[in-house]
Amino acid sequence: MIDTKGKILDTAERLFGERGYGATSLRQVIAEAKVNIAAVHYHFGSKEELLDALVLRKMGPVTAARLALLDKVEASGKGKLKVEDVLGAFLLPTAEMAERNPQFVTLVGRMFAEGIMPGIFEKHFKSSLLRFLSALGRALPHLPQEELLWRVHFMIGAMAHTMCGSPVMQMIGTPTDFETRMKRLVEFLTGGFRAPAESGGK
Amino acid sequence: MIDTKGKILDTAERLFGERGYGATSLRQVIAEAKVNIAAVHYHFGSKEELLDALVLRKMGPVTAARLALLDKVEASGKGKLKVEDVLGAFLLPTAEMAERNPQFVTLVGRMFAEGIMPGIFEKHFKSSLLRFLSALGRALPHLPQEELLWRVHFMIGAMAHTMCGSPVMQMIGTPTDFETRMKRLVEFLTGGFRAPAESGGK
DNA sequence: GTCTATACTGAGATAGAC
DNA sequence: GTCTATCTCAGTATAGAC
Repeated sequence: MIDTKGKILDTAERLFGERGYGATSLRQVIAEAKVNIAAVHYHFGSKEELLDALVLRKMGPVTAARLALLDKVEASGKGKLKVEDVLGAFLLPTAEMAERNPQFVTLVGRMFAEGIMPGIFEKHFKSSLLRFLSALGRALPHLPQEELLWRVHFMIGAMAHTMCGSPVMQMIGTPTDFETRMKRLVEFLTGGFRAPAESGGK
Repeated sequence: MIDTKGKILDTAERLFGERGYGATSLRQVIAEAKVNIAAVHYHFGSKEELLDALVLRKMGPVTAARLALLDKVEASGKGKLKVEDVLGAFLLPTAEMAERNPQFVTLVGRMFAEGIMPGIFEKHFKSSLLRFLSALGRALPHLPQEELLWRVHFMIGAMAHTMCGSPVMQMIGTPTDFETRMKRLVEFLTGGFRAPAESGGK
């Protein structure tokens, strides 16, 4: 068969998103993709590297959209960056992905939450995150760097948990659409980033 | 051997905490505990139920401390609940556990993040969370219920991510002690909960 | 270069002897 | 209560066919 590699990627993306990475076996993937088990290791090397290839393919556009939005925000403000605009540039592009590919959003959220692979973070998320860190620092010049870092850390946690499902979400009756969810998150985080910092006074 | 069950519990708690639940095999546990593999299934039924027994044993005191603190906050304020006090009652008791048993904190954080088991959430976390939800509602009477639920959801994500390690934490140079970390989180979340709610207007 | 068949190790689970 | 033996199913590795 010609496009073995593509079939593995498509099927794995769907199944990892639906059931989670850990809960999906390569044998389930190859059964649905109708390829041989050894093809996975020939094309990708391992289950983890298959995940890496998946993330590479889908995160690229999201990262690009994030950075483009950030550029726009930085250009229009004339040196006066607003926290909510920076946060929006970071969080809202995931909503577009969520419409076309909801399982992938779940997968990404779960990856951050599970802390699955430091390597994947390093390769596909770190550099863009650093740009947002810098922008947030300019939007909140009074905030000590260490405090800022911790708040970004809190943000990642809230974002990841919101992207994937969770038992707490079951308690929320109305199934809010993803974009509204992200807007609520931006409001919440804006309040958090603007909060006075006392504990870390040093 | 007499205390097979206790030896399994102790060893599993240590290994699950150090390496994570998924990454620890029952065979590693029984090797260190020096018991037979079948004993695990005799006493607990499955790996998941072993985790459940573990959480039951250690979360009990934390939940009790949380609720006691909440009682105190509710009693002292005379009907004027402050958000930061309610959040503190929820988050600070984990710091005490973290001192004596840091791996267990990591494990709990990871459980929330991974969404490992809805059943465990239901049994060991839900009822106390509902009490805090009610207290937060009274501290923020103007906030629509749905908005409150989402904000609690964001809080859980930030908390879980902060309890377990994460690649983002590596970027933060200073290894902040757990209590300071939780105090920072309370400040951040207080700002978030107090933020004006616009998107969910309906 | 691609893919298949097959085998290896280690996981969780279970039946049944003691 | 405990242990042996065994089952099924993971992820992985390799030899060799096209």
